[in-house]
Amino acid sequence: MNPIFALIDCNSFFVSCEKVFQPHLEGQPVIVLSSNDGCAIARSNEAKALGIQMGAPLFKIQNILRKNRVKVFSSNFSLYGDMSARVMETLKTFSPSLEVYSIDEAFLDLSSLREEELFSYGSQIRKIVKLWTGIPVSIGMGSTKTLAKVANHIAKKHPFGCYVLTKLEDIEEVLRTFPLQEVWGIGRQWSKKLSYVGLRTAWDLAQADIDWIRKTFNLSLARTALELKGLPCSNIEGLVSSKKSIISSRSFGKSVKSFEDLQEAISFHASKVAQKLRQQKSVTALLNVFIRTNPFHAEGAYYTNSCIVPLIFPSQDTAVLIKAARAGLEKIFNKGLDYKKVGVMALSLASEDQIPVSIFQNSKDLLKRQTLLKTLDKLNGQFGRDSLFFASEGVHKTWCSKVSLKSPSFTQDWTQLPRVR
DNA sequence: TCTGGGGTCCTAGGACCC
DNA sequence: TCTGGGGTCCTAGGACCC
Repeated sequence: MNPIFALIDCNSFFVSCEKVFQPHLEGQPVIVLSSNDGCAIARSNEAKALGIQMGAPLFKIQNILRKNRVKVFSSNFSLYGDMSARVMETLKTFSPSLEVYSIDEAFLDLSSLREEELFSYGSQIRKIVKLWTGIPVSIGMGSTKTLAKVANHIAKKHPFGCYVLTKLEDIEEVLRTFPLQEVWGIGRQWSKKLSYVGLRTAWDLAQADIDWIRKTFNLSLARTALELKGLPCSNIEGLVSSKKSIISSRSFGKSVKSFEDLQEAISFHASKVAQKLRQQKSVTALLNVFIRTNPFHAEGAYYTNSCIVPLIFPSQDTAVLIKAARAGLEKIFNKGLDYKKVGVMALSLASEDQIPVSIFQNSKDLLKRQTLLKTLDKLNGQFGRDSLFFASEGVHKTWCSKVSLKSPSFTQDWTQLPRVR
């Protein structure tokens, strides 16, 4: 039985999510902005056709937006997360083996199908996903994940939205004109290096000697080359592995000078990190607190600094993390600068039940804290996040990011359900 | 004026151990 | 006085992904 991987990728995912609840957007140029309304991170086909690039800063494309009446949205990540879950649930019905690769992509194992069945099965998946969730997807299939990714590129431009890349002659034809930079795992820097030694297309890499690649470059690239040859080096990873590090960070809407505001923001991020730790049942032993000024500003030197704060006992307690993060901030804060971004990172994670209780900790107190935090999470789950928070996170949060054009919480708030007239 | 956030993996080099 | 090889662990930094 030959392995067959399918890569299902949602088309212009964030934009498609907005369209599901606002059907009048169909056929119009639409973009979704990154947080802080910084740049375009999702574009409808109509917006792409206007020349709006992925990651284009908002202020550079204002003219195009105005002239063409492009509909612009701030990102609404809780909506996208919800829609993503619906798509993944639907995909599960098509194969017992599903790997959720990102918010808008998943691999399916379709090895049990006969080659001649693949295309119609793919078309069926597209149809059902669209019917059940409203989200359009493209599907690429190949004997390795990397080839499935290549096939997906083609599917995106294909009228049927599904492309099967399994025949040897098709693979050669496609790879011969497929730029290396588009290959999964090879970015700008690598493709530049590879072009120095004469490798420019995916076919070039697939033909190269594996040992030479391994010795001259590295193992990852050798794996990619093998996958392009049709030899799988990676399988479907069904289990959701827990994160090895957790970050919360955000740019400020306006730059921030005051230590007190930074303290609030750092506390806010520490609290978010603690919440995520509890969600995946982990504890952290090490925090990294970082702050920086605006790297794009010409005047004033760019300042960025970070500080590692070890915790005495591994923890997932909001109060413990806030205290540690604030201590870190004190060490790296430089008075008089305009800060643009801060964040907190949790490293050295471990499972919460792997941690022995230290003899220096009072187990009664620990239990009390756990109950308190559980209650906090429960209430926030019930009444919406940030219904209940630590005072040190700040009440007014004047340093908050800009979010001016967010769509309603269609799927999370009864009062914001879409109305049908 | 205005440029995202959250991850993973790999490698090199240093410290330390036997 | 001189001399070795192999291993682990940690960290920083680079590159990549969506």
